[in-house]
Amino acid sequence: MYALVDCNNFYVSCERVFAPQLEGRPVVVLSNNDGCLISRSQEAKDLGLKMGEPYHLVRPLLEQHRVQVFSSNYALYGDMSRRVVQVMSSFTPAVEVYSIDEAFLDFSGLDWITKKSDLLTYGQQVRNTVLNYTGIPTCVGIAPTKTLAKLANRLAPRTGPTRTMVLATAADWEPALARVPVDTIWGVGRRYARKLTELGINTGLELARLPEHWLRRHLGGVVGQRLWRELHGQPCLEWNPAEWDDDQLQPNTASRHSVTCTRSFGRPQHQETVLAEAVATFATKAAEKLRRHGQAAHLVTVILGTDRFAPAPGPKTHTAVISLPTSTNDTGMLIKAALQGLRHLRRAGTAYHRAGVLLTGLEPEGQAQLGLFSGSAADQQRSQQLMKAMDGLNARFGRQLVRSAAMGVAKNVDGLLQKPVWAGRAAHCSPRYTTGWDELWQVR
DNA sequence: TCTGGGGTCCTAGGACCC
DNA sequence: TCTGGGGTCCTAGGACCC
Repeated sequence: MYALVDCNNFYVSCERVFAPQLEGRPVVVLSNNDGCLISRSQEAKDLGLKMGEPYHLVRPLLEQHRVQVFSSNYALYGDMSRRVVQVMSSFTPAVEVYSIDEAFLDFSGLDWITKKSDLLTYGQQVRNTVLNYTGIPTCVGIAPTKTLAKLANRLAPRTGPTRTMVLATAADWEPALARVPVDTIWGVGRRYARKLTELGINTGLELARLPEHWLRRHLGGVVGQRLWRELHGQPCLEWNPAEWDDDQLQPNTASRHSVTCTRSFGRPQHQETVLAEAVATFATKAAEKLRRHGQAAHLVTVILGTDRFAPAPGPKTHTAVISLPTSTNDTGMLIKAALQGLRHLRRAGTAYHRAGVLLTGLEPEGQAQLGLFSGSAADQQRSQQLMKAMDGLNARFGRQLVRSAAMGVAKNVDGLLQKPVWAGRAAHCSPRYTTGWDELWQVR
């Protein structure tokens, strides 16, 4: 049995933990660059505000109803997420963090749980403990597969103390599937939903009753086949390929395959120096991520994006791939490659709305072969020590205290670091209550 | 002029998720 | 004027090799 624990409206919940007066009031959190709505309190949903709606379109409505608006504060949300996971880990050692606000708990090792009512009680305990220790409300859905656990979570009561739903047998989940539109099923997105409704398949149960081979044929090959099995209570999102050797139903991937850092600019940029500083900054952040995961990259892709919403035809993103002579996670080498890609890519006079750096061809660090172009073993060791020192200082004294010159000079105005000219908008950001020394929550 | 088959690697694109 | 970012997986098709 799996439990899916979902922190509903997680970003709003994080803001409310430190601003309890916002309880019961409409609150929204905006995406990067204050672009669109990515988290809404129930009160905000009740006003008709939709997920992903552009901020500039709903601004009058927000002001009219005095909706509290926040720019996104990932330092805060990431830290709160870590605390929530920590609490959940006390209920089972098998916690799979699925996203910043969701985790699957595997209950199969807990053999004292025998009855459906035990599952319900245990799920409620998870919810109550997370709430008491972190202030973050959650809903819990429990079922034999991840896909059905998602469904159970969705159908869990949104109010009251319980907020847990168990779908233990087909007698539980079939009526549940019959109640939900097909596009609420995990794995059925916009395109598939349209395809299905055109064929008269409107509910989850109608989808589940189609033959397995139909899903394989029409819903993305093995992806559709897995979905069918999951809807019939057969867990297969973590199949071991050895057990299914008649078919390749499970790719065997242990670690991530790419790392990216991309941002929209506050306003379009065309100057080479500005773009270079932005790209160097993204390369730096991506390199840090790489080192945190103990990985190194072979390929650096630079991304420049023009206006995504421009009516003119043609591609809106342009990429250049730089192949490294050896895999690395050295910030300096990655910046150098990224800037080389930028020079290839940039067209003078074009205004770019966003840029980014994508690192692929990943492998565990320390596996680089010494070769003609890769420098000596001593060089590599020196680089690793330098990166370690830099990460240590930045972790201790704040991000980017130690930085590459290519990122540009941080201008110091009245003791405050000035934002780079390409920085996105973030007009409504709350303090980093839990992670910034100078922004800690104050109790008066 | 006729001209196989299998394997691998890479890329682009489409679909999905949060 | 203003529309996020970071991932995943799968498939098809081309290049290349033997």
